[in-house]
Amino acid sequence: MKFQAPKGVSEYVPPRSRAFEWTRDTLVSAAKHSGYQLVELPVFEDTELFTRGVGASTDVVSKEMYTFEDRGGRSITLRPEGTVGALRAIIEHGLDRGVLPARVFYVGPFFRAERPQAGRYRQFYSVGIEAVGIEDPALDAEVIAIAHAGFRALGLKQFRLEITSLGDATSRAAHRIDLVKYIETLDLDEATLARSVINPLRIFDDKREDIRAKMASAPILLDYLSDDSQENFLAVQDHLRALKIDFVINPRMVRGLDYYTGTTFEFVHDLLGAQSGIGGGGRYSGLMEEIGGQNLTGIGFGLGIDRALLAAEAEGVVPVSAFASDVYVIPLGTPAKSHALVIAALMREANITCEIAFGDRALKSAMKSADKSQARFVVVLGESEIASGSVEIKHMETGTTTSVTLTSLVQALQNALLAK
RNA sequence: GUGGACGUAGCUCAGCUGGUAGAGCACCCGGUUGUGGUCCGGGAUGUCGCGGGUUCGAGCCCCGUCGUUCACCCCA
Repeated sequence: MKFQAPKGVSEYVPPRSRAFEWTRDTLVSAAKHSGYQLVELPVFEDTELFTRGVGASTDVVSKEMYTFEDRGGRSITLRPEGTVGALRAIIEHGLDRGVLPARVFYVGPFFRAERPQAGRYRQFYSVGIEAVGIEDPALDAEVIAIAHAGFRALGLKQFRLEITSLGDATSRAAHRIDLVKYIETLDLDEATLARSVINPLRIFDDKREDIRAKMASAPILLDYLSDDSQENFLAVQDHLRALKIDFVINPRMVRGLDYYTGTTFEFVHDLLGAQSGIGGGGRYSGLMEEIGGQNLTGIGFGLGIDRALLAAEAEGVVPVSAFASDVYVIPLGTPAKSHALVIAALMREANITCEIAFGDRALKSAMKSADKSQARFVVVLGESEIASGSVEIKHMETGTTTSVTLTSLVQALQNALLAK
C-alpha cells in the first residue's frame, strides 16, 4: 500500500515550503503592522455556526463542507472560511466589549470539499483580519489598504482591486425586486434559474457568454443605493484615492458568502488560471448578531496564501531565499561526534545556525554536502583537532581557512559572521 | 457533481506501424592517505498506476478502475 496525501490538498515541502513561509509571513506582517492581533482558532467548529453565519443557501455550506459527527454525537465541520470563527471567538471572549474596533487576524488551513483545480484545493491556507464594532468608511479603506500592502510587499504588480457596495438592507431589497422581475423575463436553464432563486445576484457572476449577454441590461444594485450608502461608498473611494490605491468599480461583483453588506472588494490576479481571486472581503452588518453576539458591524478580508504564492511565482518575484546554515560541522570518527554535538549546541545557544554531517562518510563526501548546504563556514573536527585543541574555520566562498582554538571557536565564528 | 487531457526510475521526459525498458538531472562511490564547487570514470534505482481482455508476444491496442491535472459550477 502506497499512501498518498488526500485528494486536492496543498502540501509544501522543501524547497518550495520556504517560498510558502515567505508568502504567509509577508501577508501576516501586513496585518500585524496595522494593529491586528492574533487569534489562534480551532480548525473545526459547531456545524451550525457555519450554516447560520455563512448562510445555508451558499454553495460553501450546501455542498462544500467537511462535516462529521464526533464521538459525542455533535455535528462538527472543518472550517470553510475564517470570518465566522473569528467572530465567534471575539464574542465568546468579550473582545467586542473593549476598545472598538476589536481587531484580530488569523492564519491557517481551511477546508472545502470541491473538485480541485489550479489554485483551488480542498485544504488551502488563508490569512485574514476582522475589525469589529465601528462603522467608518476610513476603516473600510484601511482594511483594503492592508490587503493591498500585503500583496505589494510580496512584490506583486499584476493584480487589480475591484470594489462595489452592496448597500444597506433597504437598498438591497428594492434592487432585488426589480432584478427578480428582470430575470423572470429571461429564458434561462433550470440550474441557473434555481440559483437565481437562492440569490439573484449570483447570475451576474456567470462566466458563460450567452448568460452575460442576457444580464447586460439587468438592473444594477449600485443604482439602488440609499443616500447614506451612496455617501459611504463615495467616501471609501475618496480614501482609496488619497492612499493612491487604484481600483475599479465592478457593480456585478458577487461574493460567495451571504453575510456581506456595504463595501465589498476582491483582488484579482492576471496571471492565474480560472481561480484568479487572491483575496477578498467586505463589511458585514448583521453577522455578529446572527451568530449570537451584539448588534455590531464589522469588516474584514481573507487572502489566499496558496494563490498569492502562485501569483508571486508567475510574476517571478519570489526571492531566491538562500536557506543556509551559518556553519557546517564535519566530525570524523566516533569520539569527534560527541564534540561536534556539544559544539553545535553551543553555537546554537549563540544564535548561530549550524548543522552536522551525520553518518560515516569520507571527508570529501561530507565536504560536498557542506557545499550543497550553502553554509558559509565549515569546521572539520577530527582526532588531530581534538588532540591539539585547535580547529580551522573554512570560509566556503573564498576557500580560505583560519586557525582558532576550540575554546574560542564560537566567539571566532560570531565575529566572522558579523564581518560577513 | 459534469467534461477534456495525462499516468514509464527521486525529478523532467523519450520509447518508431505491439517483440521481454532508456536519457538528462539528482543521488552514491572513486580519480593515492583528512577538505567542496569544474572535469573524468564507475554504480544503484522501475511490480511501465492497478485489474481484466485481445495477441505467440503489450509500456505501446481495448474495457474497467484509481490517481493527477485543467475547465465548468463556485471560490481563497
